[in-house]
Amino acid sequence: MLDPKLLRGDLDGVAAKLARRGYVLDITTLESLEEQRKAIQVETQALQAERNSRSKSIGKAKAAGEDIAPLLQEVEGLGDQLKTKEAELAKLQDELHGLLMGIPNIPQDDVPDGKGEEDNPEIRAWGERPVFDFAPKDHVDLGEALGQLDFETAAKLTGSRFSVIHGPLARLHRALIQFMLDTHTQQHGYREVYVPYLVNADSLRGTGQLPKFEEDLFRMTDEAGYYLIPTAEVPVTNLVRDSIIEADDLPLCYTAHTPCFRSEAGSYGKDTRGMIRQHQFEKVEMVQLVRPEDSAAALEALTGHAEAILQQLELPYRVVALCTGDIGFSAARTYDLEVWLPGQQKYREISSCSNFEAFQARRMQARWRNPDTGKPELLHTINGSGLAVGRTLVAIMENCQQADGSIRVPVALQRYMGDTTLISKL
RNA sequence: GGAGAGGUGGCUGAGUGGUCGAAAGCGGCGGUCUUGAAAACCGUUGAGGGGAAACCCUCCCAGGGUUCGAAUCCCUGCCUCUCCGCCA
Repeated sequence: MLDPKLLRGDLDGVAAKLARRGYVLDITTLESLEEQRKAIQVETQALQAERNSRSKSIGKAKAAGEDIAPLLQEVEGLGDQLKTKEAELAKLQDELHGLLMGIPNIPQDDVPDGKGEEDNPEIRAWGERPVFDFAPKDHVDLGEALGQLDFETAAKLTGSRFSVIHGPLARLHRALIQFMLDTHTQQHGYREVYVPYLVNADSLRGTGQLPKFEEDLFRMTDEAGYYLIPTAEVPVTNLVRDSIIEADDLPLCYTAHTPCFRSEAGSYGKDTRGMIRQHQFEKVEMVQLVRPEDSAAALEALTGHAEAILQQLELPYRVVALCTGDIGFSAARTYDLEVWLPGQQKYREISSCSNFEAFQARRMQARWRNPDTGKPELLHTINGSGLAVGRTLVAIMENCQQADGSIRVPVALQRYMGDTTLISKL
């Protein structure tokens, strides 16, 4: 959510900045609602003040043993009048709040302009793309030939966009999770957390998935109506919802492994082959809660932490800056890490690292106590994948494949695999 | 699932339908004392919003209700704790 004060003070300026990301701000509606709100709020508060002072004098008169009947007559009708105004005000405020919740974040000034994915500039690239003296296969062909990746059975068990993994490949998948968590906790200063995989609507509103993107989520149909998390970002960031953090405790750096569930509505026909786009996948997430002045540096650091995983796994990748047309709803700035996939001859997203500034914090009422002012102020939130586990598995399979279809285990993972160095046919 | 007890500021915890946005303690901040610190003492200290301002409004888990007036009374929901049952 944007700062309502900013919207009141500089609506045209905000509209211009949002236009960069292709969002048209409905200035007319906002202005007229805001005007009504102001008028009705002033009236309502005047009525409330009158009720309060009259009630107070009734109390005093009663205590003094005076006759309060005439005083009671004076306030007759005031209650109903007040109730009507209060209801009117509440309706307006709901409407305004609803509009506000649907407005995306303002991109930072130096986020590059662009319409979509194709306009994202490359910031840097790392590693050598492997050269094969044979035609490299993609992970589906490799996995099925190894007898360790099975999409058909997954489709029988559930439906499309699920997978079954067997044997050493399943172990590699698990090893990746341990490796990532250990690296972030032991080398990058994060605290590991275990969190619920089902969350309530308030949490999803806090991080910005609701109200706009409900169709991307899986929702339970029972009375509670919980949602399966689409990313650990939701439960982990919401750890600090409705709380005030002491300055000394900042920054808070959390890492968590969770499964993620996405309906992938609207991506029909896209990435239907293999493990790239699944309804269920594992991810290790990093979340930082920082002082506002630290958020820009924190995003750079966190992006580096995600890169460190790729580097230790010796996977070639590049970093792109998302342009204004591709940046997510809640983000003010985002870097995507894209890993090289020989099977597709393409770079594919494997991590997305964003600075949300106060956008999520305002929705969550996540604050810290600023020692300079003594007042609670909004935190900044940062998060990024470190990394998407399924896609990392894909990247290892495709980059470390051998002519005979076996997969070399990256050195960094061998100790998590009982010193296995090669994955071969079962 | 059954029975009971509770939800009050950053934390602990009082609170009779009427100067209660709320005692007290802890913590925080400022000061006195001290070479410095600790201790002691004194003072100060909830959040959000409206208004140009004076000032005003809202908030005691949430939502309804009763009342001139609700932290306090009534209803519903949520959450926490204790006991019993069941259970990985």
